[in-house]
Amino acid sequence: MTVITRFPPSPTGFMHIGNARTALFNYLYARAKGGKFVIRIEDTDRARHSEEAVEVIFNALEWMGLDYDNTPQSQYENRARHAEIAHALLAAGKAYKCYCSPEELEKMREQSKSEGRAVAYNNYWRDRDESEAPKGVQPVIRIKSPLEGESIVDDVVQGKVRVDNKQLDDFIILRSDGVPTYMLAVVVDDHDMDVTHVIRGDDHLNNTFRQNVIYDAMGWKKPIYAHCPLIHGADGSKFSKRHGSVSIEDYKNMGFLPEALNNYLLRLGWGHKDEEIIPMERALEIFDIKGISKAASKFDFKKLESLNAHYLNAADNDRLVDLISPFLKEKHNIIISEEGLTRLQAGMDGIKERAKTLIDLAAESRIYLVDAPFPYDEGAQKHLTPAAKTILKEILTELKALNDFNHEDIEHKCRNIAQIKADGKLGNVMMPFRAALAGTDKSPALFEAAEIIGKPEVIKRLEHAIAYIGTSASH
RNA sequence: GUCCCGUUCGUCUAGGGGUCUAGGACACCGCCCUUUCACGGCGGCAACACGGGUUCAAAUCCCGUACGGGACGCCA
Repeated sequence: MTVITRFPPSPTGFMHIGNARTALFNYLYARAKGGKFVIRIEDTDRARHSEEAVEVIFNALEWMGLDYDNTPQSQYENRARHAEIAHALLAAGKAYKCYCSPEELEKMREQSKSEGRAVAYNNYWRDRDESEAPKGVQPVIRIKSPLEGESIVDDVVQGKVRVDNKQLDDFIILRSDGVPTYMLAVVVDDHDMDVTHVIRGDDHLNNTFRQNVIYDAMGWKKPIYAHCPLIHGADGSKFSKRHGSVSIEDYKNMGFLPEALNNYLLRLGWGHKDEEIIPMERALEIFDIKGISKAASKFDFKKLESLNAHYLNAADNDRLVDLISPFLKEKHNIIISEEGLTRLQAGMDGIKERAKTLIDLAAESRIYLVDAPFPYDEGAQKHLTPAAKTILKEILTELKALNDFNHEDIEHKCRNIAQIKADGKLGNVMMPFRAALAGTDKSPALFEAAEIIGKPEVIKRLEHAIAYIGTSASH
């Protein structure tokens, strides 16, 4: 049997992190088993549908690197097929027309709730003759659910889950305007697409019992179900917008790498022994539904960050240059020049191991991209004191004298200055030097950085820092 | 309210009757390294929700309680 999994997002305008994880699990399972991974857009709700919202989904999938096998289907396009099944069920006496108005249904809901009953609809039209139908009312079609006994869903993650059939109502499969409901559409589409495994959030577990009513009525083979626990926010409830960033786009914009997010999502609610760093290639080898845990998990930003730091460090330098360009432009108004690019490539190893996100990386890379004069931030200003001015002048003189501008000689000079002019404390030399070169008090290893920046520009930056202290010393 | 599901360090998890004085990772706290921050190295803190069973033996199996979550739409 060829495994076929599917990802059926509804176009909400963003890719929720929980949906992304579901997509990941489906993708991995299909690929790990040599099967197929297919996409279906659940767009039967026309009021909410928009092309842009669909785009967002595909962009997210592409960014995550989840490729799929079929031409993505539109559920809405299949509505004629869904309606056909609804009418077949009607003709077979397994479904019936219901003429109740929304107001009547609302009343029933209130009443059943007050009586402590599970099911809202009271099966009013289940055995009623159509001759009693009110004039001018377009009916919905409801399916007949079993009245007695119990139903069982044998779930790969949840185990055997049973429910009393009294909990199941005669739910609507075709709306009064002839548009199929989600419940009908998923079943028909999953069947038509030969889906073998349904891996989804456990907020669908209860729906499964209803969907199975349709499978049974049609005599269709049911797929294997795997209901994964949801991702929660820090407060323990379903991860939603009020918890902060929930969409894939948000994480991309915060400077996370797709491989880091994938690894994090994979480990959230799934585990394999002690393994933490699990790139996709590895995931393909070891992923199995059996590793999915039954309990919901909370999203931990710090852990994501640490994973991101790992993948950032492992990433190719040219790729990183490309990835930080948009951040440099947006946040620092920097366009990488040819000279800057050369320096950045030389210095990338030194900064990527320090960064947690692409935003960090972009900020750190500025030391290689800016030309003096540039402003000094608060941290830099603390070190650009009158006392530091003497030191900087000394550095300037010594470095100017260097013919071969390499980091060993630069270090040698700085250590000398520390001995003679700064009570032997290298920090007293380095911090002003750092402020002068970086414009801030944080930077990669300075001797190497200075070598990469090159003598002319280092001299220029030192001169500007000295001039800056001259003008700001009075206040 | 009704039904369903869950509960191992702060967080993600390993564990599937004895090898558990419960392992790893992130976070946190020390120390070392050191030119800031970070990285790295070493060490530390810290959990089987509770109560009953079953068993020679339970984190692991069963029941109950508590707490948490989810579902109850002509949304998906």
